[in-house]
Amino acid sequence: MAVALRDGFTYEGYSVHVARDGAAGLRMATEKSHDLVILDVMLPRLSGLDVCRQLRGAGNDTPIIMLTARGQEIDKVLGLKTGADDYVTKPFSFLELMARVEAVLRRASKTIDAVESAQFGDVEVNFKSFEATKGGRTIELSPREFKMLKHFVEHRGEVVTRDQLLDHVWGYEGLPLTRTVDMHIAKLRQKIEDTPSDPRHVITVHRVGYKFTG
Amino acid sequence: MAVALRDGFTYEGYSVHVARDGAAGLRMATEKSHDLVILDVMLPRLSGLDVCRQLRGAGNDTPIIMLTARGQEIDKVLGLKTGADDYVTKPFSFLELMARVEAVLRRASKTIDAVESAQFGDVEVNFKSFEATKGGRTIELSPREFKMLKHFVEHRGEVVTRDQLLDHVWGYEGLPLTRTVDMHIAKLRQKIEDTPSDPRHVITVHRVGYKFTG
DNA sequence: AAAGACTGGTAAAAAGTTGTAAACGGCCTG
DNA sequence: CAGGCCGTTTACAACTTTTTACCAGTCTTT
Repeated sequence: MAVALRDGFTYEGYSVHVARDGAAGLRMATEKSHDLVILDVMLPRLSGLDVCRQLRGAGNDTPIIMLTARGQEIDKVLGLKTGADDYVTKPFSFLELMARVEAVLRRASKTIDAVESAQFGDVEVNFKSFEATKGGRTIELSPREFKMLKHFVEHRGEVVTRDQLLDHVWGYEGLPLTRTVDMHIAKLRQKIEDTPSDPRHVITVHRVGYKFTG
Repeated sequence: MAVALRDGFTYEGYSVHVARDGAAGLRMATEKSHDLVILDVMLPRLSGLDVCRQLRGAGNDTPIIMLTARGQEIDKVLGLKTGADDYVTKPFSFLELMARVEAVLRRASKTIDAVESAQFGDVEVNFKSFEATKGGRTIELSPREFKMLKHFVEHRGEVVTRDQLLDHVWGYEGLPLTRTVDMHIAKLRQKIEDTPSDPRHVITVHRVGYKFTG
């Protein structure tokens, strides 16, 4: 069971640590910081409820998802009362657990929404409503273009490498195998520059990357 | 630094109190009620993180913006965990800080009012009595549709992702694993749009989500 | 000045999203 | 227990965005 979950989440790109029993899990969760903890209510040595309670008691507010057997209503209530963020009843599909995990992470990382809007030249962008205008006229930007532009705005004046863009805008890690970034730069220029062939905002820095100047 | 900020915000019409060190700031924030607190992580006598932690620990939920030095990722994470609402990395322009302040204030003030009713186009909705009319004629909305519409109304103009809808409209009550959200959008459009196939209120933003415009 | 490396632009292929119809199951009501 | 309603899931065609491919032009370095 734990092994299957580990493999599943690893495949999904998560980094996973599995503990053999409740005590080991508690130690693990205490010693290192994790984004999320999944606890089975029935665990050898120390029940999931106890682990949860102790973590919370120690001021640890890592999101916790509890796994309970079907119908154990008591567990469910107890689990939530004990401080778990969500629970999943067995049997469950991996997808279901996955969905919960992502939901909990989402809620937990109610992070800051960064820049809300920006303007430069005669262009105005609102990253919340996904609207953009140039000289008062609406321009249509694709999601990727919005994200790229946002990254640029958040790094005005700095040179941004293609690697960085791939990291932050695409979420890829590793090398740019293709010319995708360049492509999107070109498209972005078509839309926000007065003279795309002689850009004033998105400047090419040969052999390095691109620089945004507002 | 603090002086420049005070002058800036005063000029912008805010009333500002500056504290000499962390301890004084904490006292000030505890004794009088403020709309917003700006904390430098590095403060004499009591770090910004501590001030933040103590304020939150005392049940004070005044919005807090943290100032951190560039690259102090740790601070950023800690700050958020400690309960700050946003953070700004130094060096920053006054305008940037200003923008954050307004964003945080906006967010903070928004959480208070729960919408009771709304109207847009020829549609009127009362979220308290769960009644809705379009062009004077009653239209039947399911509970889920009411909830979804309410969320939209509370976020007019913003793009709302499916994830956000799942969080706020579905919550704990079981997470759909498939295209349920889209389905409900379609149904909602059937009921509130003049031309469901060419919607004016619930706009899809490809690859991002939906946007409600009143 | 020439070779090699890098970039811009275009078109077409590939991948991913969305709208809609249809079907299923749960639940309540009559 | 049949009929309806609601929410969910599935399927598929239509559509949008993203990626790839390729050539020509530009910049660096030798």
